[in-house]
Amino acid sequence: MTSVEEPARPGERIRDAARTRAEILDVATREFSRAGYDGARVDEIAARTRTTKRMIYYYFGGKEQLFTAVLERAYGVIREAEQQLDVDHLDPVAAIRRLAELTFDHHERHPDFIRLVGIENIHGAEHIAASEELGRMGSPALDVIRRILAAGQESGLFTADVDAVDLHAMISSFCFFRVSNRHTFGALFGRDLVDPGRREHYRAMLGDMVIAYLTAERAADR
Amino acid sequence: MTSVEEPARPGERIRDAARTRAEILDVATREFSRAGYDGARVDEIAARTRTTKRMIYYYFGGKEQLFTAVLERAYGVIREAEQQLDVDHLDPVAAIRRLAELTFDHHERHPDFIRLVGIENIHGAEHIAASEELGRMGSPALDVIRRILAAGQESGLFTADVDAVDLHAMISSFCFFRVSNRHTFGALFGRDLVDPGRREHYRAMLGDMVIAYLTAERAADR
DNA sequence: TAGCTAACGTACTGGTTCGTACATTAGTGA
DNA sequence: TCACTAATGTACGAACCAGTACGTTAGCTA
Repeated sequence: MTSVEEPARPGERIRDAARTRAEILDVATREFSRAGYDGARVDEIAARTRTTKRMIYYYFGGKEQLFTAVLERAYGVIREAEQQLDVDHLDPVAAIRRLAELTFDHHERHPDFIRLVGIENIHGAEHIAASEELGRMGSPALDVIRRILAAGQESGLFTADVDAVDLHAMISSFCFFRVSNRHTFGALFGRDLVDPGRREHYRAMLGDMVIAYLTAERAADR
Repeated sequence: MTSVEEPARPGERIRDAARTRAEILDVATREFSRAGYDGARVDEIAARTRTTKRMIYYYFGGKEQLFTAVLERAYGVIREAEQQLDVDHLDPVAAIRRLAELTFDHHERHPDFIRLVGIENIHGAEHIAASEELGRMGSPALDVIRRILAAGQESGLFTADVDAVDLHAMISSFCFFRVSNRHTFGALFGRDLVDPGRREHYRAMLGDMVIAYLTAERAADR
């Protein structure tokens, strides 16, 4: 709780639909990611906003739709980051490493997003299913991976028999787990996966792993 | 809901503390993993049991402690599976693959466990921290990994500079993500990571990935 | 077989929480 | 400047839900 909280200066009570809506989304993101869907309290979200609970229902309709809106925005952010990705000038190995690092960095910077996705999975992705926006929004990362993979496989550099979706799963799993399972992993094995001092180590480890997998000589080791 | 539910035959109303306790744990595991901690209903757990809500409080004390007991049992199961692991007669490469496959299989067979761990992470692992049992119970898998890693590194087979905890994180992340993020991943990318038809593919992919990482020639590719 | 206790059941309560009915005001277009 | 609508605030209700007070019975032991 920030000690300096605006004591509702009457002069500043200006109507601004966009700002109110955005502020609700900000606070809701924090509250949902803090406590989970059922643990989150609509009253608590309202209290941390400069507006009232009435507005949440006015703009979003209900708790369920609010959560969906929060998810939509969170996914929008990562999609935007992925669209910035420009690796076509790099060789396949460097390009894949760059892509993995971008994924790594985004997960690191957005623990709230990770938690929201975890929560959504507990609820069977029903909000994603209910959202038109999330349904039709593709994944720029996937397109990038597809191009890199094609180049790498054509040149013979990449020997692994994977497609873009599976490679994306491989990269995401490491980045996601490191953040999502930080607490149980730390409690059970005594190692903080998100310790800043180990950040570079894990970032390099991810790249090494993916590249080793893609470029390994496939022997009869099965 | 199973249609054939025992209509409380009065003759069978026998007292059996152990059975009652175990039944509560079974049902609670399902309910918590279905709905999350706050989404789970104590009344619902009681209703699906042959006993009443009163007994939950009699045996466990409260919802919080019940969840902790559920977690303790779930972690106990995986620890037991890991203890069965006997790979000392295998060469390091085969041993690592076997270990990865066992981890893979356990995650596949226990989606409830995965969900519980996800839920516990949303709550900052506070129940693990509150549990003596979970605190002092180590990880047999870690010991195994340590031995294999030492052997592989000594023989020069393994070139990667990892320790057992990090390698365990790498293996777990893939196995965990595949189950935990099944729903969002499926909804967004149209691929079911737990499709039985792709099971062998992913199992092999995990082993290939880990072994490629461990045995790669470390060039100046950074 | 009497009595004692662990095991079990019923019915209720107090607080919480999502959602809404009703009232009000800022800003905009005619 | 007047009226109309989008935006906002207040107060409340109804359902839900964790937890408990109180009462009962099975089965063991002396």
